[in-house]
Amino acid sequence: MTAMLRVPREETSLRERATSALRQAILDGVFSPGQKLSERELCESLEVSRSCVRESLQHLQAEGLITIIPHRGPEVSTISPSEVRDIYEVRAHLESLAARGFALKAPPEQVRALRAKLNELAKPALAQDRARLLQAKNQFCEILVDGCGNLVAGQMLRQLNNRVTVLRRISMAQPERLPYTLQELNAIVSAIERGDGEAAARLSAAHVHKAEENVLRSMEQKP
Amino acid sequence: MTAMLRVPREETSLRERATSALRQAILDGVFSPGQKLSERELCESLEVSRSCVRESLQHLQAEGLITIIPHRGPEVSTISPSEVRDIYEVRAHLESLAARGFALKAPPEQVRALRAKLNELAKPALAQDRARLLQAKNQFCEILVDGCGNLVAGQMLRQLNNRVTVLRRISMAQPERLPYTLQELNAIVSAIERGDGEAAARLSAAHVHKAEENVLRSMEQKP
DNA sequence: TACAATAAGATTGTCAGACAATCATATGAT
DNA sequence: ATCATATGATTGTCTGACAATCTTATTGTA
Repeated sequence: MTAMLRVPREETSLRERATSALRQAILDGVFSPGQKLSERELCESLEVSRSCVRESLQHLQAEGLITIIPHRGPEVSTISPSEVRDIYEVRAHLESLAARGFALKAPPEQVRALRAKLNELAKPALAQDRARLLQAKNQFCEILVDGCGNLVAGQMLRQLNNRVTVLRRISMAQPERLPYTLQELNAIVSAIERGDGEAAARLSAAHVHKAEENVLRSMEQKP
Repeated sequence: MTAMLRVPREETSLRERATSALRQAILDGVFSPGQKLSERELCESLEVSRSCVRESLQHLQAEGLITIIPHRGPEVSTISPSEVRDIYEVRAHLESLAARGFALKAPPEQVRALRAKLNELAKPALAQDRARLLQAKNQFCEILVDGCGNLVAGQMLRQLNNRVTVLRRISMAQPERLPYTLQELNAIVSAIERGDGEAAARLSAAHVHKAEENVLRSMEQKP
């Protein structure tokens, strides 16, 4: 009976840590889209054996972050404009599902956390530091997804977000867009605060579509 | 220049075939939810080495079909009622996205194929054979997902569908529901045929929610 | 008998090394 | 310069190994 009290085992296998490290490296832009990842090099930088690396690669391929070409090896997945459209269409629907769920079900303390993170995003200091801005924006999404009450949607959103993060590093360079983004996010949080699920959903979808246009436009410039 | 004519290489690696075989075995109910999968046994039945099996397992875990417990090995994922609700909520949204896309973008021949598959489903002979009925229903979904014009949504729907297929084998045993199902599907196809995307979307969401209630109800009976 | 502690056995996690099949690159011939 | 070939590197797969951990059987005790 005491088993129910047992702390969930924090131990992570070496492979799990290798997978996380590699995933993070890709998200951090250590490798750029299309870049080839040789097994030998990965073994050396991660300091694990080839079996470990290959198992990790399988996992990341299933997540869509890398593509393994037979007899050529793994590379960071590239995303075509049409794929971007597909991803953002799905994101729009899931993100509005999440926003609705958050508005209706998240406890007040999480709503406050969301507002706090938005205030942090609005700090002028962040407007310059692109990396930290991106990080803060991801944390905002993280809070929203955590509190939306749907773990499956959360995991999918995280995965989709990861897939486009690779792109955003290249393309996102429109600082003049930031004020509008903040205004959109503010509208969403306000809707959430007054418990208006439908408005939150609608505004989220609109926000995602704006982001999509943004990414597509800068993809045309830098192909 | 002739490279553009080259047939996409059909060759599949041994690992890929092993992954597919194992996935199919799980979907076919060869292993039941919660059942432990020992590496040694998998090596023997798949007739591949341990490295191969372990790589396959990583892939299937990322798909959510199996769960690997540290130092205890992989087992077929079980699904809690709350997870079922999450999955079906996401499915409702994605399926309606797919139906809308199909109604607006699918070529006439695919619309005809969808109608044909529905007619096949309605054949009285199928009402008895549960396995073939399930297969035909999956093929119906497959056509819809293929023609919806959104590959990302398609892949996610396939994955979600796989995750609940495991359950359906256990729970789906309400033949009296079939006529209603057929009626719902017919309404969806009709909406698609007249190009009414919004109706198709709405009807799809409703249909998925019906299916959810169905699954949840039979989960209560057989826990 | 029931139960706790221990020991034996089996399984997983990780590594190293091997080798054939395939790809990439450099070399040479026309 | 272009094509063909040969060389080298990389991937795909297998085997065997061993420590860490889990499971099961055994034993001892209340």
